[in-house]
Amino acid sequence: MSNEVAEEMRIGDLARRARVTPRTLRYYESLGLLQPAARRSGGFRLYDEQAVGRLERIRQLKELLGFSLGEVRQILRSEDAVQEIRARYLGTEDAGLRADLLRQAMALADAQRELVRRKLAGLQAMDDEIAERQGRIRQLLRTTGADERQG
Amino acid sequence: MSNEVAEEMRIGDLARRARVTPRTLRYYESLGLLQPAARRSGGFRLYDEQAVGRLERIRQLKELLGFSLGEVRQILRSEDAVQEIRARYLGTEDAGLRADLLRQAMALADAQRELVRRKLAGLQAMDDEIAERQGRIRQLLRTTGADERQG
DNA sequence: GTATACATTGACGCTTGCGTCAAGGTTACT
DNA sequence: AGTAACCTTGACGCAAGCGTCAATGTATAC
Repeated sequence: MSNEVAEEMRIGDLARRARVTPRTLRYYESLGLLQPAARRSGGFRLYDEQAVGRLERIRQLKELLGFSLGEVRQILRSEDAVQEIRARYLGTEDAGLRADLLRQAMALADAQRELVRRKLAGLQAMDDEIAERQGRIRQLLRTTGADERQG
Repeated sequence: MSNEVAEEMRIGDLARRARVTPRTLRYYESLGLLQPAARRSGGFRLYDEQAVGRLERIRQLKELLGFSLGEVRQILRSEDAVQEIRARYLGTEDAGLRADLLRQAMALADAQRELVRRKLAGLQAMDDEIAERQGRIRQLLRTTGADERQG
């Protein structure tokens, strides 16, 4: 009940917050996807609020973009590197270095956006196909004179 | 070399066309996802051109929408039912029946579109997040005076 | 001190989605 | 007839992604 520090969570707390199981969290740790912020003297894992966001990121990469957990790990490592870039950026006054660090971050964002865009395009094509199909169905419904009057 | 019938394919031919393996095709058959059009006297599976489209459909549902093969089977069965609806539609002059059949087809298309829409929304949110991140990076690049002059 | 609910580690189990292998048959070409 | 490339079925193997269990430790409340 220390008010000035972020409340730390045990594994069950985080699991409930993120809607996964403790087993999943231990598994992700073993894969290098998500490390606890600390361990208590009894060996309990302690997580901070950042873990919740990281799990959401993992979920996105896994479920929305279809990456395996191995691939997710690589992507997160790149993103971690960008975070480190950000810290180093703030820690230097070298404009050239700063620009380099920013370009790296931009390149990573570009690559990810490309993947998202490709997936969006495939889904959009599916949506268009279904919409066309529905247009044809509507037309046929009109010829039966059934339209919206029923149901 | 029969010009008037669609060329039938053996399993290796279809596998190459659809970029899967013969093993995958036998597996899909065992799951009820894709049946051969016929079998030759020697037991060879024969597929027709429709199989190519069906495999593309399976790929979409699996890779773009993230369904398991069991789920894909259920969805394809619904779509097959709609095909049957279409055949029955053409085979009746009962306007009321026709309207019913069309409404069933519309309902299925609605459900699928809903799924696609949900996935699109998630990916769009990811894309927006990344675009925002890139906007911030660009702003920082401007303060270093590095912009586009390099690279 | 006790009870309860949580935690720890290690390991086996299960499902999914195939890859690969063995043993043999079929087809088409030479 | 021989050969090569394809095919068949059945079955084991593998990786991924956890679920579940056993045996035990930890923390908190009573």
